[in-house]
Amino acid sequence: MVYRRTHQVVKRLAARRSAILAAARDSAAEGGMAAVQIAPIAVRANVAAGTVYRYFPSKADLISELIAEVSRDELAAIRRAADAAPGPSSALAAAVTTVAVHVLSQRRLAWGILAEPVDVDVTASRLASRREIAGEIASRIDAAVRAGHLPAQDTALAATALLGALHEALVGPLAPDNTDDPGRLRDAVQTVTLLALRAVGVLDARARGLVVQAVLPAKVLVGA
Amino acid sequence: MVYRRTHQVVKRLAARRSAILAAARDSAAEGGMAAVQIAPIAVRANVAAGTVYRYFPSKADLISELIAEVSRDELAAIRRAADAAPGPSSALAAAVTTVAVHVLSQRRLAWGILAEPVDVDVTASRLASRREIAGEIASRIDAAVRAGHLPAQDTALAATALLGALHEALVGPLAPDNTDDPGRLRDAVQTVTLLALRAVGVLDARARGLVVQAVLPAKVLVGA
DNA sequence: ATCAGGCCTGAATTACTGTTCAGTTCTTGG
DNA sequence: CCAAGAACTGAACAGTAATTCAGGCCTGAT
Repeated sequence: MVYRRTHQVVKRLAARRSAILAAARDSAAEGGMAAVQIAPIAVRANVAAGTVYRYFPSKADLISELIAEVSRDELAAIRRAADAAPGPSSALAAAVTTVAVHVLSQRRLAWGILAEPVDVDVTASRLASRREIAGEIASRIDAAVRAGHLPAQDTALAATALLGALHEALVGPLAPDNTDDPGRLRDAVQTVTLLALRAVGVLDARARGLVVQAVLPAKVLVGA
Repeated sequence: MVYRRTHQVVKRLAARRSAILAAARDSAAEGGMAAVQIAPIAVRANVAAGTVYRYFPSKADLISELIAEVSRDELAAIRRAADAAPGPSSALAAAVTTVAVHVLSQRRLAWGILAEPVDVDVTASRLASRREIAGEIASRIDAAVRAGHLPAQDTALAATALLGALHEALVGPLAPDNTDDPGRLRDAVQTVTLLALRAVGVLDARARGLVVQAVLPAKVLVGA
């Protein structure tokens, strides 16, 4: 055999793979999942349609990896924000705020990843994505319960409900469309975070304080 | 002209239209939106595929009416339950419980109506459906606020968030799959209703009482 | 009984994209 | 520079359902 995968080739292959994924991500962010089609993505990534299939067995696999990628980023951001908080309740507030800010700043992408109809079956990876995020939120709720800040409860169900509330209120079809008013965006984040904290049993007064603290660092992100 | 639409003919036409809609509804309840296809529906309704198009201009219109129909039923049930409650807070609890019980007892249909991918565009009717239900919940929240039972808040956003929480926790992909255990179903309804009430500012202790009261009449439905 | 007119049928058409693959181009070690 | 093998191309293919429509059928007034 005279052809070997040299380091250079490996790097180029990886770069192409990334380019294809990035093209898919950009398409989704611009035109929703309906815009994620093989031919346009190939054009965007400067390859032929057939080439996409040398990197992903099918469109479903491509989208699944897209979902997994976005989900990983999201999870990392949540952990970072929560770990930086001074206590369990603050951590929960930070986690919720992070989710809210993220979905708001990338609404179209978030909607595509979460719930938008796709012509192929990506149920499994969407499920995995939600399970990861919900699990993280659940463990933060659990920590607050163990610290005695919240009443005992079904934390998994509570986490799922919280995410549902955030998504529906901020990126769902009824979400107010205040895309470019930073003030309104911040208000929406605060309102929804407050609802979420109260839902798991934080008292109104204390919840309001936590929200204010949690939104401070997030403001930067909203601006970005 | 020798042919007139006599009363008898009008009745038959209406019956056929209903039969087609019912077939669509049954298909959705059994196999989700993916099972809502013209040919199978036509078979179910005892007509030819082409006939469907004499009653509905397109599949999108058919599904839109299906959504509208289910939505009307839902709204009526919510109003009935809420109006029968003794006060604004109880009414809100009753409304939330009704939604929870309904989506649980028809999970597949609910998922199809709410969020399942469809190959045609039904965004508009889904939006209208949500708007109606959310509006009703919002007005119940508003009533409780005006009665001084809840803190002032963005009731529209709160209603949207509540519905998101209910749907995600009970029919979403992460919803626990306890389809046939009445006890677990009741638990789920109670848990989620409690979360919802606390989210809008009902104190934990009072919320627990409201939930118990609201679930009493709903138990019958869960059993059915 | 007759026929004018809408109603129904269901096979054929259409439209759309994901997927394939034979041929071409590129990369590497000798 | 050459041979071997991999990667890439993009036009052709294929599967799926929604939608159409020419012809037959039924209904109702005369």
